[in-house]
Amino acid sequence: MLQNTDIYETLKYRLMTNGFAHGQKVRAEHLRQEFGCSASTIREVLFRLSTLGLVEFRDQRGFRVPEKSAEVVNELTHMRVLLEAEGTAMSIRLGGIAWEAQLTAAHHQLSHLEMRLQTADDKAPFVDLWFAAEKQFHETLISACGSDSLRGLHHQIYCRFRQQLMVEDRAFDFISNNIRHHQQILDAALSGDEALTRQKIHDHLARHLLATA
Amino acid sequence: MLQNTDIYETLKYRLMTNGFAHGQKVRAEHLRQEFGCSASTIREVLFRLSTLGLVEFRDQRGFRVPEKSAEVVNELTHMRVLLEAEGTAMSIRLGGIAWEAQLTAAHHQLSHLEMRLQTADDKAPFVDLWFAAEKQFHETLISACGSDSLRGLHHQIYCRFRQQLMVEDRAFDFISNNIRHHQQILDAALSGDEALTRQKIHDHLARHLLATA
DNA sequence: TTTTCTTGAAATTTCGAGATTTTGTGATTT
DNA sequence: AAATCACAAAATCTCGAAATTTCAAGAAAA
Repeated sequence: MLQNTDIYETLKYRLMTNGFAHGQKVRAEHLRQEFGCSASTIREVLFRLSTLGLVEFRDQRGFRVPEKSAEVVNELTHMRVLLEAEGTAMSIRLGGIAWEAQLTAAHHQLSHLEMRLQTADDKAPFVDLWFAAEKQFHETLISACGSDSLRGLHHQIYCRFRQQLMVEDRAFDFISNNIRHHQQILDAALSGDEALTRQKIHDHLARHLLATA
Repeated sequence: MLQNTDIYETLKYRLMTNGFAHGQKVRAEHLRQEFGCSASTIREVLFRLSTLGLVEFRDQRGFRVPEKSAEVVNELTHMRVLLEAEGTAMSIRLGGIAWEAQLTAAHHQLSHLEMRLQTADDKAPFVDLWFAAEKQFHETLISACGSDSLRGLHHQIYCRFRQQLMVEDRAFDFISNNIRHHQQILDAALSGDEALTRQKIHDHLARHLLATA
């Protein structure tokens, strides 16, 4: 039978990748059957996920997937830029060769996938792979920052960001810009230019920012 | 009987203000009696608090208050500076007169308290009041930033920061510097100088940062 | 002495039944 | 038509007992 932690990871992944529709109720009583456990166990897991922001909890009315919202995407993007720029700058200072190698590897994998995505007719088989590779690349950027707190905050924000955007990202019409952006971020990071790297991270995510007055 | 939400707030406050010792186990079975409810109810609350980082959860070995750690304080301080500086800069742009008034009020209250603290022999009666006023001032700084996400992250970090430092802060030997710092932050914010405000927020918290190589 | 094994006690986790609260439907009133 | 109310159905929440796992202390083996 699935362990508590497995249920947590499974539901987290499903929530991040829009396995549940926005606004949909998430009923412990239903999931109970799928996971072969009691509703209380699911309830515990959902409480944990609610503090991450992947489900919303309201007293006496259960759990629900957050609605899609341009305003929220704007906020989450802003936080991603803030945290990724800072974390990457720290990684540049602290990471050394090992980090550069990891980042290059992560970029290589992502880049390869995005090239194929660009020409593929049916993008569907690539969705999960791309999702994992893009996550890996952005996590690697900040992986050598030396701060669990920063990585933790970024992880939280990244999960919610994906949850908000996974639906529309499935079209992959941004893909050719993305290839260029990821390359520019990699180049800037390897060159050790903190300010440029920050700028490129911002540019990469800028399309999700609302134009401010 | 206490509602679920009240238990959450009560335990959160107690964890933030060192009502539990660092490293101490937090047993649902014990708290059950104090709150007059079942262990499961406490368990739910602790799961929620664990995602905030105020208690650590490990599979099959329950909940435990995080240990005190200079490294963690350093990280949390760094995140506070990052988030408060950004949030305050946004508040300066968006807040308007109403925000300036609230900030002035919050500072007035804090300042009054810190003056009295400075001369008081027995600081104990002031601890809770100071705690509330200091929290209020720093939350007001970012209150007009317009981003629930930023406020949420800051709240999380602030709670953990307090939990780490509440013990030693009870001595209040930093109080005269604090009075000056808070004044400088207020002045900078009211003058509308974003860069200066960021700098003053950094300076205020700098004593908690480890000297980096 | 140090390590491994055994075993009982204690802590944690799971579970489903019953209590409570919300939600949906349709009748009644304004 | 809109608002209020009553009531049944459904969903949520609470609870303590049972099952499982960890912990601690002493015995046995290396």
